[in-house]
Amino acid sequence: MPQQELDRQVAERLSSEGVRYTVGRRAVVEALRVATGPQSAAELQFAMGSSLPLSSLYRTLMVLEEAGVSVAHFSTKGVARYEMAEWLSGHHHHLVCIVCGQVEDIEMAAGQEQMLHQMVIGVAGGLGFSVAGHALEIQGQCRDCS
Amino acid sequence: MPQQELDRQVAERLSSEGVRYTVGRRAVVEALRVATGPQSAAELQFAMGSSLPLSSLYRTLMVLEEAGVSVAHFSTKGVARYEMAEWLSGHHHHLVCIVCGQVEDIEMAAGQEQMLHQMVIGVAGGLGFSVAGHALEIQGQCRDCS
DNA sequence: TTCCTTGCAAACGATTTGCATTGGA
DNA sequence: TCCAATGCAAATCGTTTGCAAGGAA
Repeated sequence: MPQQELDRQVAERLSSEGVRYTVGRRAVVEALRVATGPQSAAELQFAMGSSLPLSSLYRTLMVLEEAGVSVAHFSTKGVARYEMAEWLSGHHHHLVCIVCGQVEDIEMAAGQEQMLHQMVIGVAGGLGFSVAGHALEIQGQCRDCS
Repeated sequence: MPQQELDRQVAERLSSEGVRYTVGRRAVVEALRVATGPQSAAELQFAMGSSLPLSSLYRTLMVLEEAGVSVAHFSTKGVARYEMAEWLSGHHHHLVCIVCGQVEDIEMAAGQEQMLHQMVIGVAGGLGFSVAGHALEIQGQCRDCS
């Protein structure tokens, strides 16, 4: 999604939550937008020039998450990683490097995604488990670490 | 895998690592064996009667992981969850309850697993990413939380 | 003025580590 | 005897929170 459009959507969401879309929050949203995969708080802070204090950053991430703008992932040891919610970034999965820990977004062809979804429904349905979503994590070594 | 056989395998692995298979470590392995999904350190400690100090438990889990006997997962916010490695427990995936955080093991039919594997190889191969494994996490509400 | 937002410092909670003690081969 | 294993307490690290100051409506 282009910056302008995304910004508008986020502004609307935050407004409907009764919170402001401040300069600091815009900076975090922009950092999330340009990222090629979920980012840790430290990585986001660095990407923004280390200006925003971590406490403010975490608070912003919490506000964004409550507004449904961002989501947190915990696949990597100990550190949370944040990214735009899928209604803003599109549905995708993750390549996780087992050497350096970097996480990269990856999209699957619609047909495959469809198949995967059927699989998920089929396997969970019989267990009284109501499916809300799925996440496929592919583990291996990234180009740099091979 | 039956307890006896698993115990033998673990004993062999630890022995080849030059570490002992002590009473405390056996207790942790047994707690992991009977679990129906990855357990947090606190859950394991409770399952074992709260006798083993957390520091020892964490050290044991580290030893087991280094020996390839157990693995750690971080899908839930803040807490690590541990389970037997797949060569001991069999390949499986996880149902994660987005309400209570509980994680349950789930196995897929061989055919579906095969399909999934092909999907993974296909999607990651073109990116210079060498695949070591995959993990499908199904998010939703468990029977108790629906 | 009235809240929302921010920054700093302190608090928290899960996990790790230092160190002295215990225990198995 | 000797070194791995253990328990306790203290340290670490990512994340959260209390509180007073700053800012927009």
